[in-house]
Amino acid sequence: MYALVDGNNFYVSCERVFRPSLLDRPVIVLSNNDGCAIARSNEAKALGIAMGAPWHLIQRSLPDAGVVALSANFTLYGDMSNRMMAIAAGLGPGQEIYSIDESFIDLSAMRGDLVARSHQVRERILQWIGIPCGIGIGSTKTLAKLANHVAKTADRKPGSYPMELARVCNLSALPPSDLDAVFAATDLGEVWGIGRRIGAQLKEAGLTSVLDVVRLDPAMVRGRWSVVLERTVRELQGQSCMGFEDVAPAKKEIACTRSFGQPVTQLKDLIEAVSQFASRAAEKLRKQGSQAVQVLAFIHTSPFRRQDRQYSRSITVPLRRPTADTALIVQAAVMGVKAAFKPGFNYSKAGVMLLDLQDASVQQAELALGDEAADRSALMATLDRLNDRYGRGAVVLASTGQSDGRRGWHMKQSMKTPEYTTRWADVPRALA
DNA sequence: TCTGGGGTCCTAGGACCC
DNA sequence: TCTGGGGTCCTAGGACCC
Repeated sequence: MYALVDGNNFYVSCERVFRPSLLDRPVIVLSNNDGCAIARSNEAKALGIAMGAPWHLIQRSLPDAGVVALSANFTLYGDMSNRMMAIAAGLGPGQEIYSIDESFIDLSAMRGDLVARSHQVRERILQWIGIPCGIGIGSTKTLAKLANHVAKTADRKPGSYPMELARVCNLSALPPSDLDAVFAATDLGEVWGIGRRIGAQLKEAGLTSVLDVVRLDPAMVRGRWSVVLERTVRELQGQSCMGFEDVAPAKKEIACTRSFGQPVTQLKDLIEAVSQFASRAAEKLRKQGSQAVQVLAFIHTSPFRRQDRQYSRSITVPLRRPTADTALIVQAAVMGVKAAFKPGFNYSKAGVMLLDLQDASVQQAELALGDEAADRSALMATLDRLNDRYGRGAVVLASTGQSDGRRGWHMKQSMKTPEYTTRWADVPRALA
């Protein structure tokens, strides 16, 4: 048995904790560069603002709706997430943190009234952290996800489901006929693992609701679609096919990519950007105790600028030996971007990916490795400690440039809120 | 003017081997 | 007329997730 604890409209809810004036208003949080909506309050959803809708189009189509847009403040969301996860973990013996706002809880050893207990945890998260959550319970992860959808939708849209399923919904406690009614009332596109493409194919085959999908024969699904969809069908039928990942497995690749605030034409700016992305990626790499074998650097123009000639290129640079050394990784990334660069284009985005990651403790040593390597890993550890303590960017490689935040390639974030919980200067003050 | 970032898994097809 | 069988590894691309 699993529970899925999921923060409602998470980024918006984080902002509202520190700005109560945003309650009851249409609020959206924008992607980097203030590009498109990546979180929406219920009021914003009610206005018809779609996930991923470009901000400039929203402004044009809803000039008088009073929509409040905020630049993404991932530092704040990350910290709020940690706090929420710590409380959610109290629901059961095991927790799998699935995303910034969702965690699965293993309930298999739990006795007693799971729904009452879930309501308590939900209330605690709301009171202590200020984030409203929905909790779904089911015998498989896919059913727990579906239950979570029901819990949130019943709360948001009265009449969509029985009210007693609002906020906390335990699908495994429903009698079969009620469960079928819930399945029948839910569009198959809501199922975890059924996306736009497969959803359209299923509908073309005459299916519409979750109930239609639950009644499919898994073997037929495997033949006609894929083993992936077969697993989803089995999970909906109550057969667990997905493991519970108590400890997060190490990442197999690590990326740092950004769109630019404005078009970039000069190689030296691209080198500066890619150096910074490579440094950041190397930091993440060391944090999970891995080393990279290859570094990929890419640059491309904006497909949205139809008037521009388009160009896109990525170069993969092998490293001499697996490493997590910022200097070597930056060097490889710069080599890649130099090889990829062609003058005369308006570049809109660049990025660095670290590939073929392996555990740093498994080393293919070489003769005459020397003291230098040991010194460098100590240097990297010191670099990480300094940046951890004094803030990202406190100590950087010279090739990342004298970033004053006003360079052409930096992103736009014109509506960013303070880092309320992680910077002393930003801590809100309560007036007596 | 203005359209995000970071991942995972699966499959098909090509190259290559004996 | 008739052109094997079985396997691995790699890569690109598609689909999904938040």
